Amino acid sequence: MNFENILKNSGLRVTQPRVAILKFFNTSNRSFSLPELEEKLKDLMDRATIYRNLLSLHKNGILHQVKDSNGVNKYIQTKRDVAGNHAHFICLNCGKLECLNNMLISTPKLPDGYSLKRQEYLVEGHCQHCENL
Amino acid sequence: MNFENILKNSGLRVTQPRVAILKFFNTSNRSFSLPELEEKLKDLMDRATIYRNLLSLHKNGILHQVKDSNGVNKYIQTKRDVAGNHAHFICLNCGKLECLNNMLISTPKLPDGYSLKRQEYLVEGHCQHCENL
DNA sequence: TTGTTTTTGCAATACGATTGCAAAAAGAAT
DNA sequence: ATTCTTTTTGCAATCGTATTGCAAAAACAA
Repeated sequence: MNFENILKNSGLRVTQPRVAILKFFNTSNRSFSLPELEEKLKDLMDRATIYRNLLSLHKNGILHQVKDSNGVNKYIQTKRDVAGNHAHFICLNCGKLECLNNMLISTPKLPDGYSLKRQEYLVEGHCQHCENL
Repeated sequence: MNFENILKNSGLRVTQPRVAILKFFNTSNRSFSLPELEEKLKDLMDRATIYRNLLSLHKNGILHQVKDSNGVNKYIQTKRDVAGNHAHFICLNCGKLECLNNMLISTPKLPDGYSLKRQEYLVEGHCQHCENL
């Protein structure tokens, strides 16, 4: 599936910026924050364009969004083989983001009368590569 | 234990702002962000004073700090009966923050060679009171 | 090719977090 | 009580990420 079809399938128009963003994520296997993407893509498009496209790509399930421990949003390509609630690992050094598929999160047991809206289990540390530097 | 002794036991000087902050948290059982505290305490002290005291009170274990899903830090009195890694619940409506003692977090199993630095399990929803509004 | 809708670029702004620095306050020493 | 030293405070400025209004440009449908 090419980038154009990915966008069309989500009902998004095929624009240069969008294709460039998809292409960028496709050639990288780590996560990026908006400021990082600004730096990488500043010659191709405006910050607001990146920002709004990250939103729409995320809303359409094309990008995965996770907040790191500084509260900064990190984006990465959604892997198709990941489903359900799972924990996320972010490397504090290189920004690598991994879905910890072996850590499926069970529905938390809340006190009586409480309702659950969302949950996020974030794990931070160093990935193998950065641990051995 | 009075506020003065709490501070002295941590090696912190007893200042008007600190006592006022402790008193404020003591009369409330929910969490507050820095902006919320600014609003509540603006007649008593400066924003920077609140900010720096939240840091030191947190560093000394007197306040508990948790980021909500917007990446905003929330502070609440540390409960003495809570230990170890546990999940946190934040009410999206009233800001109530609870430590979910029944959800102890086991050490995550990371891929080989990975190191663990910190983890945070955040659960958001509505508490009983707000669910019934 | 024209008309309609969405998207982009630019600039401005929101908002929480954070800091430098001089004055004030706290605590120790006398 | 007074002086000295260290910590804390208040004020104002700044940082960093996120977010928005609006007119021009691009995408798509007719």
